[in-house]
Amino acid sequence: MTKLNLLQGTLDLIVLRALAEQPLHGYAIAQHIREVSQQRLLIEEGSLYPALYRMEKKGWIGSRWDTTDKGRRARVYSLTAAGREQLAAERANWEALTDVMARILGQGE
Amino acid sequence: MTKLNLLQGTLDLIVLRALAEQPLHGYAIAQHIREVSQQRLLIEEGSLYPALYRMEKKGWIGSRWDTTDKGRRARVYSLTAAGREQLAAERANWEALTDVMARILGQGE
DNA sequence: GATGATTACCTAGACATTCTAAATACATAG
DNA sequence: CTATGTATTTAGAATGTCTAGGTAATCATC
Repeated sequence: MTKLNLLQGTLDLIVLRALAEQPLHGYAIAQHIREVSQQRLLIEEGSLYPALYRMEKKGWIGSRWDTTDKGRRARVYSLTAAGREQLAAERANWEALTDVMARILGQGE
Repeated sequence: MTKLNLLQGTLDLIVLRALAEQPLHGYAIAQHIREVSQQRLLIEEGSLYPALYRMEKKGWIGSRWDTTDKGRRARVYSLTAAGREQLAAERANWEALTDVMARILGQGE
C-alpha cells in the first residue's frame, strides 16, 4: 500500500468534512484524516496550518483557544454556516468531477 | 450544469488517456476532452501546451509535425511505452484516491 | 533530573501546476 | 476584406502543497 498523492484542491474539502463531524484542533485533524484514510493520506503540517488560516479568513471555519484532554493549549476549529455551504459545494464539485473522470477513463473500452 | 474546476494533477492523466486512444495534436486533445466530458471540462490552451511540453520532456509522449485534415501544420503527440506505464500509475493513484475520498466523505453517515 | 517521544503550533521559501491574456499565422466562408 | 475557426506559443500571475526547519510543553523512563 503506497502513500497517496493528495491532489491540489482536495485538502479544503477533507478538512471541512472532518469538522462537520465535530470541532477539532489542527493536530487532531491530521490524525483523524490519517485514521479515516487508513494511513493512506498523510497531511503535512506545513500544508494543514496554512490551509486552516486561509479557511478561517474566508469565514468557513472559526477558532478558539482551548485545552485538550492531554492538558495542552490548542486552537480548536469548528464549521461556520458558510463553511457548511462551502462543504456542500465542494462535495458536489468533487462528485461531478469523479463522474466526468469515470467517463474519460472508461471511454473506449 | 456549471463548469467544473479541474484539480491540479489531473490534467496529465486526462491527456495520457486521450492519447492512449490515438495520436492527436494539442487543439484536438482539447476538443476531445470537451466532447468526452460533455462540455463540462474546458482545458485552457495556456494549461494544455505547457503540460504537453512537460510530458514530452519526461518521455511520456513523443511528437512529430504533420498536416491535419484541415490542411494545417500541427504537432501530433503520441504515447510512448513510458507514457503507457505512467498512465497506468496515474490511473491507479486516481482510483485509490477516489476510494479514500469516498471513505472520508461517507464516514459518519 | 536528563533524555527522548509525543503533542501542538508556526513559518519561510521552494516547487509544481493551472490560469489569464496576449500574440502569431493560415484557411475558409461570407 | 473581414470574420471565424484552426493551431501553436509564451509571459506572468495566482494558487496550493510540500520541505524543512523552529518553538514549547507534557509524559515516561532511566
